[in-house]
Amino acid sequence: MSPKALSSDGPLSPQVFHILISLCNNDLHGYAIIREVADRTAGSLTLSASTLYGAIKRMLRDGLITESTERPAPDQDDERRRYYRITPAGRDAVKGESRRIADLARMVADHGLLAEHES
Amino acid sequence: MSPKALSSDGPLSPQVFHILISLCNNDLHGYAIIREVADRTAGSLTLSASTLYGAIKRMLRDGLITESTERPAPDQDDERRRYYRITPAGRDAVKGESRRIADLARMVADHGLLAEHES
DNA sequence: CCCCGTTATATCGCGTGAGGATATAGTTCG
DNA sequence: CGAACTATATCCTCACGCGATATAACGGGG
Repeated sequence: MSPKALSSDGPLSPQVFHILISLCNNDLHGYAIIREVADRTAGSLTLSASTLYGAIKRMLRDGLITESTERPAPDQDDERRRYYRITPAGRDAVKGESRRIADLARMVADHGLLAEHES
Repeated sequence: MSPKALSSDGPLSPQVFHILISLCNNDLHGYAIIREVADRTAGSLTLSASTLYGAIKRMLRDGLITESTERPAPDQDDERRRYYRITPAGRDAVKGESRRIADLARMVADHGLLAEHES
């Protein structure tokens, strides 16, 4: 069988999952992540500062993200900002969680748990 | 004031979600819930005793389940067992979580987060 | 009949993590 | 100048998952 010890990591919290997704296409700094997530989820997930920076610390520790040294053009930079970049391990984690969600969604459909009689 | 914060309850933990699903069609006792969940998830979620009974206590407190007085036929009963039944609020919670998962699955699909290039 | 593994419920304590409150400081704009 | 916004960081508390442990009834084999 497959030696898939890799993606056997447990499920990601919604917070970590959304942070990783926000970094899939661009490096972002913390405050921008908060805005991006709130925007993409239409406000249903509003990360508080402590949640974000706590999560970032753990994600750095676990190798899901790294701090990026690349800075934007100096005329539109802000020295306070710290940019983060998703790692290959981070992308694997996103894939694993996406798979988990897809499987779960299939189970939900199979069991008819969604109200098919809308208001 | 808000008339009522209907299903604005936060997301369910996988543990609570799966326990509620196991009670959707039948009243079950704790030990049976553990086996049902492990079975349905093909072993990917194996509730420990402390997790189960801790969760049950909270779910009773929050009105997601009630203890059922109905017993099975006395010849196939076991006095030690305590049976639990899902409440309307519990079903609402399942629906809400199912919706959340379906939305998430759609977002996953839209963003192409599932590897379409296997191996 | 007794032993033992399984069934069944329950509690304790630890570690992790989410989030409110708070601190600090630079930036922008009236 | 000062208020609001941007930006990062830490403290503290609470909730929860889970290993460890306790207790006890059940059922079958020796």
